[in-house]
Amino acid sequence: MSDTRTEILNLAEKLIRQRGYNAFSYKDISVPLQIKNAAVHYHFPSKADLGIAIIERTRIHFARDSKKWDQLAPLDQIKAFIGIYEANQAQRLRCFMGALGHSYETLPPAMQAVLAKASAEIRSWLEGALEKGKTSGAFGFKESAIEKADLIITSMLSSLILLPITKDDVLANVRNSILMSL
Amino acid sequence: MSDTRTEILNLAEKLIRQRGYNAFSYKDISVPLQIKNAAVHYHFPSKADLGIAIIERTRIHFARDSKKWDQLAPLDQIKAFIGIYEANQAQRLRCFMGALGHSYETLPPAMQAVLAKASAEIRSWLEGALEKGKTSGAFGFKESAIEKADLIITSMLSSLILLPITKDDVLANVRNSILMSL
DNA sequence: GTCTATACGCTGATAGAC
DNA sequence: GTCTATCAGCGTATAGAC
Repeated sequence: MSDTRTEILNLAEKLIRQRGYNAFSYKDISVPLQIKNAAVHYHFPSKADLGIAIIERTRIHFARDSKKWDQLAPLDQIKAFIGIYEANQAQRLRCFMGALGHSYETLPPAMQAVLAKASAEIRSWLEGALEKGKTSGAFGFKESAIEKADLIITSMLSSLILLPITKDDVLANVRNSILMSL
Repeated sequence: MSDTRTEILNLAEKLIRQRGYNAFSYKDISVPLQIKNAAVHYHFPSKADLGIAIIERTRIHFARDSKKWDQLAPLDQIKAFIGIYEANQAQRLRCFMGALGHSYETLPPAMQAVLAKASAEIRSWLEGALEKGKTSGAFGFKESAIEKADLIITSMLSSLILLPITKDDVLANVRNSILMSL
């Protein structure tokens, strides 16, 4: 894997998470990297190839991170998960699901497929973590683990979207609300 | 106000809420309406004018609806608010904040301004409704009203985004989780 | 691997006739 | 109000030289 390939991947991911898939172009990549349009196409023949590569890389990262978190105490697992969003907020970036999900219908089918897989993996990890905390007695929430997981994922995702609009720390509010409810 | 103008507004709103602001064009409007590109530009000289008109119309609708809801019992007010999202889900549409928020940075400044206003109005109405329910004893939640409001808005917004991806009724899960926590 | 050159449809937008 | 005609620029993508 060439250095250029990785640089393209890094920049494209940043652009997608700043502006969305439909609002960045090969030019936005080739100009800052000081290469030509055609060079980007050499590494990623179509825009969908680029999008898929980014999602796949994120899946690998999440699998690695969540595996590490499995050794933590239940509450720390959830805090680690929320930490992803806090890190994103610090960089003024959205999570990849918030960046791609909104335009799901306009995405190439191959991208839709990997995005759905990634979404299922994250959701199911979080559900499991909440379920374990509940049966161990660490958590006292009343609803089902999947209901709580959906509440956490959805509210975290939108917090990053609303930050630039409200200019308020929505994420901190949501985080507090969630941690109090576990 | 001509009929054509309203038809353009209606179709554009639907397109924005299905695909986002950057993924629809004047052609997507002129072809189905069987008029020419230039006719759309006559009613809305620039794309930003169209976007702003849609947001302003939504602000008016929300002001009217929320005013009506003020007469309801606290719990019914929140249920009415959640009802907006359930209606959207039934039509496979996103809420306008979920449709526009993700591309906030790429929006024309004039659109950013009205979107921020609309966001503040919704947030502040919901905060007020929660606050009143809390002081009247109808609600027993522990966090502040703005924290709860942010939790509700963010989780509702993303539920509509995640529906096509998970193919699961995320909104129902989130709704249940929220109602249990009030 | 990267370049030059190029294709070609779509984009938002305007001028001027009717 | 709506039309025809037209614009310059951008979008993704490809062919072929080096």
